[in-house]
Amino acid sequence: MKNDKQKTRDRILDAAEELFAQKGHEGVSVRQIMAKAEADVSLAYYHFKSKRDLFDQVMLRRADILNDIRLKALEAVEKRHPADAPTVEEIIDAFTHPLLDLLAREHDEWKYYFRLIAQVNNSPEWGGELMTRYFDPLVERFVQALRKALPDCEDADLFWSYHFLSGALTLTFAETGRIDNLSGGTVKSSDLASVVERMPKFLAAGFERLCK
Amino acid sequence: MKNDKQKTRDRILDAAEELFAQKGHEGVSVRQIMAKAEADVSLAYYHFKSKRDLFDQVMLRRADILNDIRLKALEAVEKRHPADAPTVEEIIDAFTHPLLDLLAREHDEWKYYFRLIAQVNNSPEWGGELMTRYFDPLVERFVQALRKALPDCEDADLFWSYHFLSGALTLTFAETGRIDNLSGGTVKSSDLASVVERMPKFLAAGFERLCK
DNA sequence: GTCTATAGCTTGATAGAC
DNA sequence: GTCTATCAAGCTATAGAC
Repeated sequence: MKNDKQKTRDRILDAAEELFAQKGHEGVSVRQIMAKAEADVSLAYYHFKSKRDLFDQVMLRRADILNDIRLKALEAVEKRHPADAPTVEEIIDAFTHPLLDLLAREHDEWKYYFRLIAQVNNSPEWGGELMTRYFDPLVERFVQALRKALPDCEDADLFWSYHFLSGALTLTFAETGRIDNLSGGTVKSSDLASVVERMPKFLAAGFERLCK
Repeated sequence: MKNDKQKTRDRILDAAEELFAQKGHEGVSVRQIMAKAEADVSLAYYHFKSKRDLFDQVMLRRADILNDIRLKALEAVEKRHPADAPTVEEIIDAFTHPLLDLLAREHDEWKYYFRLIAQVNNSPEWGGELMTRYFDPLVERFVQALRKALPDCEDADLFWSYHFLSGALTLTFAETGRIDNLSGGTVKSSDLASVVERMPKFLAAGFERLCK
């Protein structure tokens, strides 16, 4: 039935997401994915054109949802400022906080996706193309808002600032555990609530210093 | 002769470094590496125990050099401040500027290494363990210096701030080209001189805002 | 939609001559 | 130190029965 088809397809996507996030696109075989999905190998090629197509669908599946939530968060902030512009910190919070909310509400569904994004963003092979395709239309909207909040900021400063934000954000949601080791346990990379509270403050200060 | 042995070994390491940086550990075969190194496949296993051992040696080869240069840069800054503590911006500059200097002096030798580090740092599989092993002894030294510059800063704020720094820095040196697309060409990810001038200012502002 | 079976190729790694 | 030859395993992908 149609329902079963959808279920199998989703199970494949779930399994692929988790394994791709852990080992990268080339680090995982279709066989491993289908073993985790508890389905036959050939079904991968019934539901998807190729391994690469499966990878793209994993990336795509949650991108639209995420873009939508972030856009709504930005619009909500702008609505609270009908006369003036929102602050830099408020805008960055609208960009980062939705990720935490998704994790809080549907942890296992989003955890691996964010790890995957971190790897893609930092890969010379995928980073430029895929991140641009899936996320940059929304990012341009946020850059516009930031430009309004920092009217005297030069474009080069603005874009480099966003670039720093992007690096900090994706590493944070990669949850590699490195900071746990470095801090001797005082900080936990899984404690995303405590970092999402700090990130907008940290990054807003950077934007403001660079843009004046 | 001994000289030739060294040369072959280095050629293998060079080829491996470039390919690992582009496609990741699992994205490259030993055969591809040896083809680029213009040597026989079996020589990989004469010089290295396994593919994984080759990967580790690639990571290790430049880590010591880099740690040494960064330490010297930090000591030079501290020497300029015999009475007081260096500023946060000066300390961060000592951490980031050496990477740019290495690229300026020996571009092709370091370019791929930095891309590799970016991927390793953001990988759940390697990030926690490898970065800790190769770099954290030096990073602890820098965190000490930062703590002295920000005596009222709580440890959690200090470590999260370093974490943001780490994400921004590694993404920058990954040179994925994403920011080129996003900015419509006004910013180039290969123009590292312009970013190294901005990064310490941006990040220092973040540390200072978070730590008071 | 799901299965079996398999083609055709590449992989990491080694044995052994020179 | 460098070569040829090869193994056993795993890989992506497809054909065809049901």
